[in-house]
Parts: sequence; C-alpha cells; structure tokens
Amino acid sequence: MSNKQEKDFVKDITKMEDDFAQWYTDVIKKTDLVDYSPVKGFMVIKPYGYALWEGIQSFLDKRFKETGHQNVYFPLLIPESLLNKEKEHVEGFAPEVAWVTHGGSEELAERLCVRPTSETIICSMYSKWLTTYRELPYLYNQWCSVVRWEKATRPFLRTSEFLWQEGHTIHETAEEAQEETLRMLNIYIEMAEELLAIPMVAGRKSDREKFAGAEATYTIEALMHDGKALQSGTSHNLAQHFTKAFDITFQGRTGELEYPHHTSWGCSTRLIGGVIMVHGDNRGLVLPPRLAPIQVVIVPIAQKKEGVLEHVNALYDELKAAGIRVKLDDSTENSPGWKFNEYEMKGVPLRLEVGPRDIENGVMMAARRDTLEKVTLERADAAQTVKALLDTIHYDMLEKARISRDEKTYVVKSYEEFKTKMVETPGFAKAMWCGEEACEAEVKAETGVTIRCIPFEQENLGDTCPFCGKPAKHMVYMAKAY
RNA sequence: CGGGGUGUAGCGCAGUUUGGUAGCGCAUCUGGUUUGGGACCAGAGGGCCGCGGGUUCAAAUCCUGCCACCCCGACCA
Repeated sequence: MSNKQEKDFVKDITKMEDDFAQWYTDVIKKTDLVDYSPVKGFMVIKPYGYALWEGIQSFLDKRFKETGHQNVYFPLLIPESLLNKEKEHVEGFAPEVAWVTHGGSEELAERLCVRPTSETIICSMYSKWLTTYRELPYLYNQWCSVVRWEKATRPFLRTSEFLWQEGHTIHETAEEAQEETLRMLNIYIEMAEELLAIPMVAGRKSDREKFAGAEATYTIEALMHDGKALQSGTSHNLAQHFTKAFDITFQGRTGELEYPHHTSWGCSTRLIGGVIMVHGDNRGLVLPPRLAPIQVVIVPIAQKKEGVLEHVNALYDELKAAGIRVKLDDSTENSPGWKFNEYEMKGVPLRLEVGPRDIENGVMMAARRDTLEKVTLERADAAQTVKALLDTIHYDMLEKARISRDEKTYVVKSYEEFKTKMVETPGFAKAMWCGEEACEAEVKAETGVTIRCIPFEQENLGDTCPFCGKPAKHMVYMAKAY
C-alpha cells in the first residue's frame, strides 16, 4: 500500500500524529458510534457503539455472577438529605450534581439529586434491611446510567451522563471487604486483557486521587497512543465510612451490634474510548476480535458470476454455525474497494475476499485489520482456521499495546528529567514518592501530571523523592490523564 | 469557568474582507454500463445561510445579543 493511496482512502480522518484529539473525534463520527444530542454533554449511542458496550456488559455480567453477585436496581433520584450524610462524599460530588426541584408544576419540599453514584441511596436501604451477620455478605450490582454535570465533555471519555455498572457490597469483616475489593479489580484487569486486549497497570490511588468517601481506591490505568493515561476501572474499599454514616448495623456472632465493611466498584462506557485510543490507527477503528460486533466480514468479488453468491453464502453459514460473528456484504451499491475501506474504518478484525478465482482454487483471501496483512487461507476447515486467526489477532494486539506502553514508560530519578520526559515524549513516569499530598499537588500544579497509582508491583528506584527530596515511601506511576 | 476556533443542502466545505438571483464535492433519486483497494456516463431533486434584534432600497455578508459544537487550559471517571 503506497502512501498516496492511503492518503486518498482516509482523507476524512485527521492523522493522529498531526492532531490526536481531532483524530479521535473524526474516528468516532465517521464510524457511526455516537451522535451529539440536543443537550450538551449528553450523547446518543448508536447501534455500532452500543454493541461495544453490550460486549463489555456480557463479559463482566458473567464474571460478576460467577463470583456470587446479583443484579438489582435502585432509583435514579436521591433526596438531598441522603446525599449529605457522608461528609467527604458530598463535598466531592456536590459541584457536579444535577437537581430535580419540581414535580409537574409543584416545587418539591426537598430537592432530589440525579444519582452521580449510588452509595447513599443503596446504603439507606441496606440500613433498613440488615439485621444479622447470617445475611452477610450483600453482593449486589446494578447496570445503569449516572449524571455528573461536566464542564468539558468528549464522547465516551467524559460525558455528563454515562452508562456504567456499580457494585455495592457489605461484609462482616474488614478482611472480606478488602478481599472483595481486590477480587473485583482483578475481574476488571481480566476483562481489559482478555476482552479489550488492553494491558493495565494496577494499584492503589493516592489519597488525593481516591474516591470521595473511600478508605482506599484501587484502579486500573491504561496508556493511550498519545501518552496520556486513562483510568479504566476503580474498586473502592469504603471500610465503615458509609455504614456508620447510614447506621447500617447487624447483630454479630458475639451478640454485639456491628457495622459491616463496605465496597463499591465500577467501570463505564469510558472503556470504549480506551479501546479507540489504544488500538486505533489512521484508517480508523481497530477492534479486538472478542469485542468486535462484526468479527469477520465476507466481501464477494464479481458476485454476479455464477456460483459466487452460493459459495459465499455457504461460507457464511459455516462460520455462523461455528459461533463467529460474521457479516456477508453482498450489497451491489458499493464496489469491493469501497467495502474494504469501510470495514477497515469500522475496525472489523478480519476480512475474507472470495471471488471466482478463489473458488476455483479452493482458497480465500484474508486481510487482517491489525497488521493490514493479506494471506491466502484454505477454504476447507474455514471455521477452525478463522477462529484460530481471530485468537492470534487478539494476542498480537495485546502484545502490541504492551510494547507501545512499555516504550512510553520511563524511570525518572530527578524532577528535571521528569519534566523533560513528560513534555517531549509523554507517557508513564515511574518514580519514587514521599507519600505527601502537598508534594503531589505541587507537581500537578507545575506540570499537570498526576500520580495515576501506587502499583502493586513495587520496585526500589532510590531512597529519596525526586520532587521534594524527602525520604521516598513508594514507587508510583505518573502521567497526564484523561 | 478562562483562551482560541467553527456554525451555509444528509455529510464535508467555498462564498463574508468590498452587501446585489445560494455555490462546489460526496451522498440521494431515474436510466444504463460496472465489480480483486473508495467505478463510469447522462439526467434530476434537495436551503428560515445556528437563533433573535438592528442598519439598509437590498444582509449568508455590516452592527448587536444569545445559543450550540470542537480544541487547549482549570475541575472531574
């Protein structure tokens, strides 16, 4: 493929090296994932975009249920008095809450907030329900949307309403709650790697970055093509902060009244933005095979020639019967060349081209979206071959993303080196840190870079904090973030 | 919320400086020929020029207020 041809085909998508933000917007618009709605910051998710969310949902929902969780639904509206019960929580969320003040034309006695997250309303109900340790744990999850009034919005990455799941559990002991917190974080890591083909850095948030009201927040962080980090899922150990504020008690094994230990965990449609920015290229989307709504597209060549349509229909049936999400595009309005470009833009992992010559030779042409390679496959055992190839594509994409991330991950030992790296070649900086909030705030104010997490896998890079010179406590991953 | 940019046909844009019949490409419709990397020919339809005021014989164009979206900051998932 020559540069000239490539330029012609993708002329509507800005090149990511020219303007990454514009590239992102172009890809989303051209591939019909979303549309802007009449209300600022609220987006319409169109079928191809929603199918990506459904892929994430079905993966996670299965894992949640395998680990004993049940789905529930709590109301959209939360009375102001409930939101106000946990001090740190309300301070954290108040600036971005939307309020309902009227029912019909009547002003409400107490205004209601549209949930920005559901800890408060769920805890108010847990308080009503819980009586004995024998009922514990409560392992509930809900799929819903939440509203946080954002000032600057971008499709998927930051919208005023977004779809997510939020798990809310309470446990008899602190140990169980901590176990749960990490169990769910691990499910997120598994989802990211096995479904989205995105490698994650996992760890704990600094106090400054943790969830409003949490004892500890754990996070998975991914690195985008442009060197900025995306928080992709969080799991909070809320200890007894909310259970005490909401007076959730149970009679324990010794007969004493006790407060349960609480967790919450969530991930959102933001993940779709991550998939786009980790795997996408200048031709558009590159979807990981296990997530792709269409895994294989069959493009017949010279389909009016005798036998071609029968042949591709048989191939389609065979792949479909094998559980592959396959589409046969036998429309006559567009040329094969148009179809090639269209499905590449939409990120379909594998394209099969079948024409009279292939049929004669018992083969088919296969084009991989991730590498743009074309190979000849035997027509016999098509389903098995295609399945194996899709799996290969998944692991190749994961590995490619890992290499790309590692190339943009730097050990920094001085503030000067840190600043240079973050400006010239943005990415993850691995550095020692004193553990003090003031030091972190100062680095953020000066450079815009924040501590993304204190990773579980610690390395000793030195004894002093390169930012303030005090003794170092942890190694941290730092980056500019979405 | 600060700085910058853009609103004209379904989409992408020109026209605005210097006011004078609303344009181009793609898409759409009709007919025909085509199909291994965005096919071709001929014809056709499609507009409150973001919204509201104002100036003028006359406004997409000048003045003014507002709104929306995009980008960069600050704030946040």
